[in-house]
Amino acid sequence: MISSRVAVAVHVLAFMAWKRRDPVTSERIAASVNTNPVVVRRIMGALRNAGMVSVQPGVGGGATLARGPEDITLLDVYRAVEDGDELFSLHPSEPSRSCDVGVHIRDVLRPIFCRAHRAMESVLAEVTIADVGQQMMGRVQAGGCCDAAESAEALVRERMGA
Amino acid sequence: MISSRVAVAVHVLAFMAWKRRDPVTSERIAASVNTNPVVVRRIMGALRNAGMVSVQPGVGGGATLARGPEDITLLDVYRAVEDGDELFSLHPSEPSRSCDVGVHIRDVLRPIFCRAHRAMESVLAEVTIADVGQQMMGRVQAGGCCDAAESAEALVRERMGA
DNA sequence: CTATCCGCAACTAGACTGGTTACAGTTACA
DNA sequence: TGTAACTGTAACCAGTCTAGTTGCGGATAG
Repeated sequence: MISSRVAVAVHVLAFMAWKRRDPVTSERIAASVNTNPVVVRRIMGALRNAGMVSVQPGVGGGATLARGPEDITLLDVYRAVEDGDELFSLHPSEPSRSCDVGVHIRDVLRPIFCRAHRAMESVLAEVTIADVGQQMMGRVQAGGCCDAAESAEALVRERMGA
Repeated sequence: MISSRVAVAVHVLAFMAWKRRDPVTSERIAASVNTNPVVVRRIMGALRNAGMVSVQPGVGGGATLARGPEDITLLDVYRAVEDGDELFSLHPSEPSRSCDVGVHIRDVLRPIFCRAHRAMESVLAEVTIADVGQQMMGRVQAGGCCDAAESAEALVRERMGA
C-alpha cells in the first residue's frame, strides 16, 4: 500500500488552492486533515522542496501555492512525497546464480514492473490540483452540506471554518 | 512499495513452468529464490488457494502448475499474494466534517486512485507466466551463462541445479 | 514404519508509518 | 527591543508489516 502521505498532500494543496493567495498555517490545515501540525509540516517540506508551495515563517506566515493549481499534477505530488523510484520490490536477497531461473528472473521482471508503474503514474499525471478543486466545488454545490443559507459561490469562497 | 511476494511468486511459478510436470519441493525452490522453504510454502499456499498450483505432500511430492502457464497472468499472481483491493491509502483518520475540503476530498480522490490502480493492473494482466518463461529462455540462449558445453535446448530443459 | 514431504502456528528483528513533544530559528508588529 | 506567531527539525513512541526461523503435527510413498 502506498502511504497516506499522497492523499494528505493532495488535501493540503487543495486546501491552499481553495484559499487562493491567503497563507494558511500548518495548524489550520492539520485541523482540516485531522492530524498533528508536525505531520502537515513534514509533508509541506517535501512539497516545498519540489517547488509546489512557498512557506513563510513568523507572524501572519503560512504556506501558499508556488504555482497555479492547474500546473500541479498528482504525479508531481506522488513523486514529491513518496520516495523511491520503484513500485514493486524484487527479491529481498539475490537469487541463486546456479539456477537459470534465479539468474534471469529479475532482469525479466524489472521492465514489466516498470511498465506497470508508469501506467499507474500516467493516470496521476492527467489530474491536476485544479481538477481536484473543481470536482470538490461541484460536490459542494450539489451536496448542499451544512447550512445552505448562503449561495454556492459564497460557500466555495468562504466556507473553510476550522 | 509492493512487497517482494509478487516477485517471489512469479519466480516460483516460472520455476515450475520450467520443470514442466515434475513436482518441485519447497526446499528446491527456496534454494533458487535464496530464502527459507517456509517463505516459499506461505506463498505457495496463496497460489494454491487461487487455484494456480496443486501441491502433494509426502515422499516424492511437491508442487506442479494446476493450469497452463499461458493461463496464469501476473495480475492473477498479484491478486493472489497481495491482499487488499486498494493501492493507495486514504487519510489515516477521518478529515474534519466542518471543512468543505475535509468533507469531500476522499470522495474525489477515491476514483482517481482507483483508476491509477486499474491502469497498473492492466499491464500485469497482459503478461503471463508463459511469457516470463519465454523471455527467460531467450536470455539463457543468448547469455550463454555457466558452461556452454550443452546445447541451449538442453540447458533450457535440464539446467536447474540446486 | 520410516523418510520425505507439506501446513501452520509462534516468535524474532528490522523497517516504515503516523503521532507527539520539545526546542531552535524566523518574522511581524507594538 | 521584546513578544507572539509561525516554521523546521530532531527525537521518541506505538502499531503494523515483512521476511526469516524454529518447531511440530499430518499426509504419503515405499
